[in-house]
Amino acid sequence: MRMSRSFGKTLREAPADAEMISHQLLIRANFVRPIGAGIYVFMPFGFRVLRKIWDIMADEMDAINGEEMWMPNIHPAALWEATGRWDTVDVLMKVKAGGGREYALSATHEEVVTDLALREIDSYRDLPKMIYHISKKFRDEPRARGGLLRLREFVMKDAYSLDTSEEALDEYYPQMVQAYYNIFDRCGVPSIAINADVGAMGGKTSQEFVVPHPQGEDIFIACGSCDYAANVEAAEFVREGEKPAEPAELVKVATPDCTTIADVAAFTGVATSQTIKAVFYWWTPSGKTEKDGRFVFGMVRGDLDINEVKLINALGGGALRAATDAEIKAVGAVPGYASAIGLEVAKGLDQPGALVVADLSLDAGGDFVMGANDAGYHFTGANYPRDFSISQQVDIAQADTGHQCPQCGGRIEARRAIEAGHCFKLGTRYSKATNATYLDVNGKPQLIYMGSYGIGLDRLMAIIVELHQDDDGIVWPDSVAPFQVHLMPIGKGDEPREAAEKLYTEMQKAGLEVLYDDRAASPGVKFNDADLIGIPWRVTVGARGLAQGGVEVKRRSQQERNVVPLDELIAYLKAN
RNA sequence: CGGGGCGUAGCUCAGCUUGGUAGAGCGCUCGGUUUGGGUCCGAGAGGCCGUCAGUUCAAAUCUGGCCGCCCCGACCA
Repeated sequence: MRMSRSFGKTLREAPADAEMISHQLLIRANFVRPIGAGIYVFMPFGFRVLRKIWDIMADEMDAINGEEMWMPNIHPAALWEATGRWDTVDVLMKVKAGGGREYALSATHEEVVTDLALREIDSYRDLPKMIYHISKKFRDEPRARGGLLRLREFVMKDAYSLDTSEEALDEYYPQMVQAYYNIFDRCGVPSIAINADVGAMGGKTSQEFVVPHPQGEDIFIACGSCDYAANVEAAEFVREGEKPAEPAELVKVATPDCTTIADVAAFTGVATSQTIKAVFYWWTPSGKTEKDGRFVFGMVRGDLDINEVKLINALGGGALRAATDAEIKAVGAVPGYASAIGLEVAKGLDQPGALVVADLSLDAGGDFVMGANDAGYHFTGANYPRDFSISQQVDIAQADTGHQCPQCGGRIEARRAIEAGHCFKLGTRYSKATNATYLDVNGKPQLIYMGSYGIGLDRLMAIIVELHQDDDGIVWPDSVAPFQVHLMPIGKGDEPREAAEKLYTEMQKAGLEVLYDDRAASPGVKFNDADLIGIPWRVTVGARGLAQGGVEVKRRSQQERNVVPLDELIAYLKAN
């Protein structure tokens, strides 16, 4: 490509509101342009990178018996109603056409694939299958952010596997996971597969592929001694601590102005791990309105925090918000001095009374200090189940740095990361909703087992830049670089330009992808643009090199410069 | 949706406190100069100051609404 003919130009300064390095560089180097919050144009260079990533993904998907397709982006409402997600997926963008027909913009394609399965899969002989496509996704994100990290319209590779049974799915799944590792490796992005929450996708289990990054939106837990890794929303850990052999007596003590765990612990002279923290929520079960919601009393050992996603999962889905003081008082608790002691506690999720969901940490310790439901007072020596009851005891505490690994007993660490991909074992979540079945060897209908596997291409491009850049600009890995060679004549006189023109033609004939900076710009401008754009090879044609019968060749990632004879240049580039 | 910040030339920003002719750098055009790391000199083009309303003789500047953008949080397939 001749730079003089290429659309758009590089910028000396990035827009002030671009915070992430990838965001700044991709805009400055003319790869993308924003046209709204979370809505970007891929400029020619950016689109070339996108297609490189596309090819890598298609290659890896094809290698595990995938077939590429092309699915629509407007979906009849009926498809989403059939799976029950028309009303529950709140990022779903909807459009109304003439005559009142309603459509969903493609937030994902499970609905389309399930519908296809319904039409095309008849018998066990038609299985297994894996289909995928790379296309636009639309999500009404409450908050787009981080440049290309979180978009309202983006490009995703999503693959769908169809199998006869859970065992068959379990058998295929690792191939997909391996393909994902391959994709990220080939893009120069080291990724880690971690156990994750399934969220609105539903299904049994899921694994997230994350890339550790200080500005990532995810927090995941990794063990320092073994391979245990999980998203905090799914991470388990060992609650360390023992119940006392001889439980103390329950004693009510005055604790004036002690409304926080830190205050109470300091005042009563115990560690925070010997206190019990109460957190109050208003829970709206999915499919219901807030009015029909219910008060939830979360209980966790004082040194731990409640992870709300774990709590929601324990409740069976829905949404949580902080409860108001009025709601807290309505169940008989006193804000700041609340506990389950003395409350009418529900005996189960569907039983009347205060719904108290306690963490496993209740059993890792005792003689707790906890609220007396009387302003200015706490109990000491509180023990479960002697002194209070609960509705349900489950894992709702957030794993954090320093906790004990559930797998090997080592110490775990919390790290920030960007979610780069996600693999879901959907099981029969969608086939059951739509009755997507096949006939088995006995002629009996059986539900199809599905898996769904996604990677955002735009986001991956941003991650690549986050990981491959320096003070001067982007340093593209060879595999995804928009061009292989950046050719630039510099200096005065006709010689460099004539030599460069000749090389440009020869390189193209040889099958090299070349960006040819044929602009009449000063050397400084060209060098700086070359560094900013970040193409792997830079070939400088100037009087200095021509005097030695060659041109200067430099890798973007290295400092070393070599003069290579003109007639050896193409062979040299191809060999390296 | 809550908290914070910001909307002035294509980009980065000044001007607003204290109302009175709209500015700089970069980019762009033209002429010259320079030609191995964003040359230098000169001359130009380019803005209903986000929008609507209000206050005022007079609003980029003061007040209010709305819209948009960014950051933190909530949320997140």
